[in-house]
Amino acid sequence: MKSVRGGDAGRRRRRTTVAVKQSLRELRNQLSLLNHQVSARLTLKDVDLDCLELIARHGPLSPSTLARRAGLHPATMTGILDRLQKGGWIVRERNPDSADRRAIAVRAVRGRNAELFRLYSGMNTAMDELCDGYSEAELELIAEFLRRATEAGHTATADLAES
Amino acid sequence: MKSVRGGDAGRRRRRTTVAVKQSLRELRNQLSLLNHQVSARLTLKDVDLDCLELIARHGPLSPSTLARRAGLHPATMTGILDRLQKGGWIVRERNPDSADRRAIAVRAVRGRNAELFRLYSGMNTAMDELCDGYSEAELELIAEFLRRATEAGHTATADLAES
DNA sequence: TTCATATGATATGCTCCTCGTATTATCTGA
DNA sequence: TCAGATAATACGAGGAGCATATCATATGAA
Repeated sequence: MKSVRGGDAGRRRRRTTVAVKQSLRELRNQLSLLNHQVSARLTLKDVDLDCLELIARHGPLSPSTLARRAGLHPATMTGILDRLQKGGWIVRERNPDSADRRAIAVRAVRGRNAELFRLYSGMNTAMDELCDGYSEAELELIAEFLRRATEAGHTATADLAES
Repeated sequence: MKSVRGGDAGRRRRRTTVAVKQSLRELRNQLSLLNHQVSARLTLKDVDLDCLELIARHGPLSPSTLARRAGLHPATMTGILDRLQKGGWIVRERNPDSADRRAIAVRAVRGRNAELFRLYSGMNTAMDELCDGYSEAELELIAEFLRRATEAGHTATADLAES
């Protein structure tokens, strides 16, 4: 709460905050465009890659959990997983000693990552170069900001979904 | 180039860089999920909202230019613009004194913004509170980082699209 | 236990979207 | 002047998303 009502410093601060939010929206849009190109190369849909990332990041998940997280219909998730499985990006596993024998675990296939990595290599090296221009402390500040913004996005999405 | 090969500082720095990139991917994904919820509320497709943002940000554009920017087929753009126009989010205008009389200018409708703003209000206030925790200098550092990352994404996308 | 109900995953069918191609109008250059 | 390129859109084929149905399994109450 450092802004001062009506003061010059407060006005400038608000402008900067707006700039941050706008840059964030534009960045999201641009990264989605990048995702779109990568998806097209793999003959996948954009949403397929989104789900693959969720699976890779948050471990083995059930289709229904995944559908809830992605805000999609369970039947839609079946189609998405079919495409990902056909492409060899994921496997569906029945866990015999699971508490619920109806449940299925979806797991990302290691070894296909190199292929993905190659498509993202342009962005990856550009980001490495960009990060090179910042100090360690600055990078940690940025990473923390990104994490908190993600958390804010998560909350906002959940609020919107359930209301 | 501040990293030192093999040194402890270099290792830590690489870890932080990786953390930044990973946070960025996760943030993109989460913000796309938010976009998905907002789109659903407006009975629009995710890509419609993406295009609307491009139109609003980069002024009046022709459908073909927009299609190229979004990496979509021109015929697909016609469908997107039909939906956006039917919803009253954009207008198609023929400019009589334009150099090219085939060209059409697509313009975002002012006045619908409040509606959009309301759907994003949760995220918006959360971002305001998040930004409140940073100094003016820190915010400017973050904004600049986001802009450069966007630029990097733009280049990487273009490279991928034309190769 | 026994049964009603809920839930997980998927199959089916309908609607709508995307994209290749064709069409029409217009521009550009030889 | 006219052949070819380009802008926007129409049209049709193939496919995606979702509501619903289906089947197996789980859960809770009597």
